[in-house]
Amino acid sequence: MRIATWNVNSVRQRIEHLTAWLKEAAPDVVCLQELKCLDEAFPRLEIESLGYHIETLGQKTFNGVAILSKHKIEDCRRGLPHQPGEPQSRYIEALIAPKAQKPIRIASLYAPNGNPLGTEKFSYKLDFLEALIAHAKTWLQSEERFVIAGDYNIIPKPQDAAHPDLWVNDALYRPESRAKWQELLALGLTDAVRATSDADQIYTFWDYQAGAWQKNNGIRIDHLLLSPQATDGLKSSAIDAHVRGWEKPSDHVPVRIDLEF
DNA sequence: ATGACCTAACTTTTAGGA
Repeated sequence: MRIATWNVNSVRQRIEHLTAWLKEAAPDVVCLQELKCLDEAFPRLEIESLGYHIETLGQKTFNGVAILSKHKIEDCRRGLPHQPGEPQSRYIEALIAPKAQKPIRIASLYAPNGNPLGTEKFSYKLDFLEALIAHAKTWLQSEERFVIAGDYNIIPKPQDAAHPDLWVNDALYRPESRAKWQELLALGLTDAVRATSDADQIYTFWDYQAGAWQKNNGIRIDHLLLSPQATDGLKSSAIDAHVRGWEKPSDHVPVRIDLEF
């Protein structure tokens, strides 16, 4: 089973990229972030015609997450339990039920950016991640296969940035943010990309500004975290970085894994 | 050269992103 995550930075702006990439990568399940549109404006037909079921949690202008699946979607839930603050569309989860396989729980996550430091935005980021940790704990008790995939807005290690020194005062790289990431790993979750590669220069985001893509000035902030039962089936991971070179791209690229049980 | 992006919106400027 191929599972992917992609922050598309407006699904309506990116629909042609999305359909082209779906045909090319042929994922079974896709977690999307930053839809930037309401549910009724989501381009369902273009995606359904490629054989996908769709569940969305949209929002006008900002945020918005979705799950696409070639397999039947059961028991979809919107919002993170105990998510802090005003409702923001940053989390959707679904039980995916492939034929002749155990079901797998998959969540699409868009964690807050958290900048600037010293504001309620940074504390909101940390509170949101705390709610995610609590939710992961309850999921772990089920001892089921699950994947939490999305834009975590966390650079886990210096190795995950081309110029880590430039990020020291940024919410994506602050020790408080990275400590939340470490807490998730300490629960027993596996960073699928790092579990399959210790290579440098594995990035998922390149800023639009200052020729970041051309200079390969990237960061790795889009992640798939796997439960122990899902990790048992982890075969490989890939980052479709070439998509960043397409005309009018998202600033993030798709990240995907293959599971085999 | 001290710049250089992109998106959505009650658009001619702003907020948010990272």
